[in-house]
Amino acid sequence: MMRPSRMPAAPRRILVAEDQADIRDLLVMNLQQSGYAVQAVNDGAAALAAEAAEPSDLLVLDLMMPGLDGLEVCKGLRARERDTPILMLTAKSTELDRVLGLELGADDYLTKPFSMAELLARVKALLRRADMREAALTASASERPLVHGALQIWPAKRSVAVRGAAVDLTALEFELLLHFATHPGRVFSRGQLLDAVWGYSHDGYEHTVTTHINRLRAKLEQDPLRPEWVLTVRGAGYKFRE
Amino acid sequence: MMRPSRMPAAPRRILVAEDQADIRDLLVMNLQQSGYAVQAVNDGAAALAAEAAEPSDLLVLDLMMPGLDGLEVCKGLRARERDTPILMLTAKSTELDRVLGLELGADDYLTKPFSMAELLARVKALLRRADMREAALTASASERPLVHGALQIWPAKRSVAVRGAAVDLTALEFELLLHFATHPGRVFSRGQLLDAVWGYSHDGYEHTVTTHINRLRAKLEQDPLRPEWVLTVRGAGYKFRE
DNA sequence: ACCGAAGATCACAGCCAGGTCACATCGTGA
DNA sequence: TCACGATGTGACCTGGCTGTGATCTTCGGT
Repeated sequence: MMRPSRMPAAPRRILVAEDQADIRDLLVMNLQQSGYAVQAVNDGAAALAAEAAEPSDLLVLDLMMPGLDGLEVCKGLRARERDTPILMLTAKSTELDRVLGLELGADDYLTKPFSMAELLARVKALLRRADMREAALTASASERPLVHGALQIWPAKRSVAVRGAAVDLTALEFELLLHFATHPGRVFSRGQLLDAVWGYSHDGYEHTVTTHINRLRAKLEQDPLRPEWVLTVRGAGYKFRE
Repeated sequence: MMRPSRMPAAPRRILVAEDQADIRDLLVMNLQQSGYAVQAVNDGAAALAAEAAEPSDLLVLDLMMPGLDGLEVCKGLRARERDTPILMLTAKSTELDRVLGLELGADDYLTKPFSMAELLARVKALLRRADMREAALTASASERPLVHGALQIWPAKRSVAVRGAAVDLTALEFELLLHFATHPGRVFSRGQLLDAVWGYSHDGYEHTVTTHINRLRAKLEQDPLRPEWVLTVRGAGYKFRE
């Protein structure tokens, strides 16, 4: 159905966390001018607090900030199961590998100095992507299974089938599988999986993850030595087949 | 989880170019009723002018118009590097081959007479396709590979491809490559690489770096004697091609 | 062309990440 | 209370990665 076009549009909320006042002001000004509702803070702790108080639609985070830096905020936010898009600002390309390598959940990045046009374009793209993903999730997709080859997963029913045969998974196994299946191809370390599936406050041995991966494999895979879906990435963690 | 978005952007803009007033009015009315922001002109020159002034999200063009016809508009638009989706209207099936044969960049066509339902469906499909294409182009950093010539690196997936073929790297090899690829052109001594990739506290022989560089080259380079990406800087260390 | 030094290559052994299994513990429902 | 399944932890095993030594090759200077 076509969307109602006359509804007054509530502006998208953007939170900016940047300790350098000049850059912060520039960001705020330009984003406001583009029609966004902008809130600005100057450190990571304030960013997390602001998000807790009222969530935004997108975050622009400086990587280098006093106290909690951008990556910490990223991590804290993802631990709260929030997948608000995050645009990370890095001062030098030398910091780039921290964003790309650690993969703590930033959706995009810009290295300073950057043009405002570039930033606005990235912001727009991230918001649009988030919209599309959400539309995909809400539009009756909850009843349709996630399908990966001969594996079917019904998130709403919390049921799983392999080659048409129902597989009985425990709560943890299902959460683990769902997390993988909704992020195919992406590598997760054991620590990230503990955060994502067990919960950020959980403190346990990473070896526990290994055990549950194996239990999951034992139920899913025809040949657990040559897994079809949950793949080992030696030295890094696990990933779901694309 | 992401909360429901409140507003899916501004209404999509559609430009209609059609010289027959009755058909034009019918198109405008129906499209507006479906929630689009519609602008109408009655010849090709006006269409190009309107697009130059403010680009639309989709064009509905009559093939046969006085002055510039639909194909000319198509051509003019594509010449300006614009890939706005175009729905072409043709009066007779005999004109159809002009659209199909000349391949001037119309994305879809309808032969008159057509039903409004059909037109609206096509419009919707075209806009959707354009969205998908744009979403694909503006993929987030975590899904976008680092590209250096025929070498692609997906940090989040920890996967690498050379000339389209996947290359299987070990954990260290990948970290090493990623470090290089995020700092192209910069020369690193073996000691610096030990610090950056192995970790500051690591104490080992610098010769170890040499070995791993070679293993990496053996997997990446077509001719390891004349490496394309990981280059030796004699007396200094290694660098990644810019 | 020769020589020394830097780098490339190769082989191999130790070690560690991951797989596997067993068992303890916890929570829940009969 | 007991039984049972789910989950966490420990111990052991295995294969492949990784580090190191030895040797060969290439490069640059004389």
